[in-house]
Amino acid sequence: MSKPLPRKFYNRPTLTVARGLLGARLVRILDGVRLAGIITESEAYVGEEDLGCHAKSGKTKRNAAMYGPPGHAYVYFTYGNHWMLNAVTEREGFPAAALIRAIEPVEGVEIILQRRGGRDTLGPGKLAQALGIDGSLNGADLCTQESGLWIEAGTPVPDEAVVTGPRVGLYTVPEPWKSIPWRFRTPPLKWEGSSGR
DNA sequence: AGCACGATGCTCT
DNA sequence: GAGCATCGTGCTT
Repeated sequence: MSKPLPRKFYNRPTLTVARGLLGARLVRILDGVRLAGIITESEAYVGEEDLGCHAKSGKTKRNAAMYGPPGHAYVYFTYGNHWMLNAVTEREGFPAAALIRAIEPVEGVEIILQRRGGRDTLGPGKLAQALGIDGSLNGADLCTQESGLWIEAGTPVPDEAVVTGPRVGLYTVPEPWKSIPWRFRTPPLKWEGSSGR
């Protein structure tokens, strides 16, 4: 069983971290049970200049965690029902984070599926619900095991297996931020054909 | 298999 | 009081 990724992993450019999270293992201890999934999709949100980033209007109570030290969780609520999990990146004082958008369950799969009512975990709100992640974990340290939430090294993903594209859901964000390819994913194993997601 | 739309509540202006 | 870094349902092809 391996250890949480060190803080220096997160203290790097956000694009590097978001790319590096692919293939890593997101671990959650819920009711004493270990649940885990391989990260298959992430996005980068980088600084106040990035008009797609929550920090675009400066520091607020909501986005404060992004201004904190790297390697902590930034968890926020949106659309009335959904919690989003981000890993804070870069140096303290610079607001940036990598949004974890999707996992492929590998440990505690039955519990995860049960929590999801048999539905998939592709999508940031879905994976948060599957792993019992909510606002109480905002600011949690991902570099220790105390909070019951951390990320471990996994199987490296080669560059040719990584697909990039524009970030999802930024309907009202101006260009170039709307289309900049800061989304990273490893396509599901069943990629072609009809029974994907 | 794809699109449209309503739900739902918290945060910021 | 508006605007969401979304999801699930229900209706259309």
